[in-house]
Amino acid sequence: MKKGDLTRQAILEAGLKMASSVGLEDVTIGELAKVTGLSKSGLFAHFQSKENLQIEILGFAGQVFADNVVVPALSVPAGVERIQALVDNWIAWTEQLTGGCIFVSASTEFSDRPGPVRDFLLRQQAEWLDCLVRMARSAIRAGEFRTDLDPGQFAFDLYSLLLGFNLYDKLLQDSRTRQRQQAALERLLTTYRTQAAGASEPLASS
Amino acid sequence: MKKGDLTRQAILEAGLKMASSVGLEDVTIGELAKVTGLSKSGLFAHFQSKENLQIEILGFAGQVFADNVVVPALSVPAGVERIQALVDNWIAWTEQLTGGCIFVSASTEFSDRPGPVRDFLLRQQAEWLDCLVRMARSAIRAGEFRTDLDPGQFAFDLYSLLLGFNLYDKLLQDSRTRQRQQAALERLLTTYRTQAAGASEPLASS
DNA sequence: TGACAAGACGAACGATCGTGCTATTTTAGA
DNA sequence: TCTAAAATAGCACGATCGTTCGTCTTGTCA
Repeated sequence: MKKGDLTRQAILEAGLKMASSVGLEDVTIGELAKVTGLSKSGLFAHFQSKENLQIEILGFAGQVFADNVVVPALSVPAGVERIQALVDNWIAWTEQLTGGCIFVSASTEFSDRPGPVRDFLLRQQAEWLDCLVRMARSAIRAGEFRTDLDPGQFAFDLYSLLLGFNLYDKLLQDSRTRQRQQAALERLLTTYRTQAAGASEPLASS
Repeated sequence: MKKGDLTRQAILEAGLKMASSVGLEDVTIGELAKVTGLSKSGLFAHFQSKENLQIEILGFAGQVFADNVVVPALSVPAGVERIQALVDNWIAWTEQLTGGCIFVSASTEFSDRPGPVRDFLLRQQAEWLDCLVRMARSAIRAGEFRTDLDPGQFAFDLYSLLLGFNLYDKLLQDSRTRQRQQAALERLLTTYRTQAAGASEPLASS
């Protein structure tokens, strides 16, 4: 790897961290230069605009996300087990980022900010949801999920759950968050599982 | 009402709108002055710092939220019906704000920004979650929810669902979002309802 | 109606924003 | 090792950031 690509990598790593903490829009070139030990103009030369920098941070995040969350889950047998692995990986991913999942924060940040950054993010989120849909489909094929469920609905339900975890964990710092999330996941899996007879059993109570 | 309070109200209204769109941190005093037709210094004099402005915007939002979301739901009989009303009101609340619910965006924005703004927001969110907990308790008392459920878990489940709606609706603009949210809510209510026998029926399919 | 308070304004501050240039240093291949 | 190219630094720009101050206009009430 050439020298330039190396510093570029370092910039994006620091940028991802910063974006998670203060938001993608408030990642400042000056601050990022300070952190990476570069000059403002030296850093700027790597990207040609702040917009490009933001997009590349998202792209870098997507790569890390794929490597650490999605791909490892795919080596687990399809079905409930794989879904549990995906959720566990997702949680580990958010907990390594001080400000929570960057895709979640960027999604709320850019929900009303038209432009190429939003467009890029939207494609990434569509891809992620499609990944969840495929998880549901493979669970059906594996005979663990009911054949009459809507995979798109499953994606909505599962992602909602993760969004809840993200907020509870990062803002409220409630110690029971992990249990709450797991209870919600089990309720989700129970209603979607074949032989839904056991649906009335595993309700958490305190 | 005195003149000052009137313009103050107008500022906060515009500030809420702007905060929903671009985020609470990126509400700029200059821009807000332009929108309200005031001078920068004239506007600034109403609050003594940007931090105060942010907190007052949150406070104003909380007041609107209480008036339009919580209070009307309380005039509906306790139980499932009231919860449905609360959800409907919440959705109407987010749809009148171009960038989605300000508490959701502020929560992600300030998850790693310590200070009085975050502290204030945290109290508001705790209050909101407590409201959800009380909803669950009153549904139990009304005999519509199982007595062995954890109200805190219910709050997590319900808020997660709303967070999912917020993201789908504002970012992805998926036309099926409303149906997805309603299906998820019905799944939630079904598993928490007394006589959970019907738990295997109302699964959405496409 | 006159006096006093409250509200709004204009100008300016130091700092930082993103973004151009040009020069200098560092790296990679012949 | 020499050289062309790539990487980084330095400096400056116009704009905008939050904030302060002194002045003027407007509203309120005796």
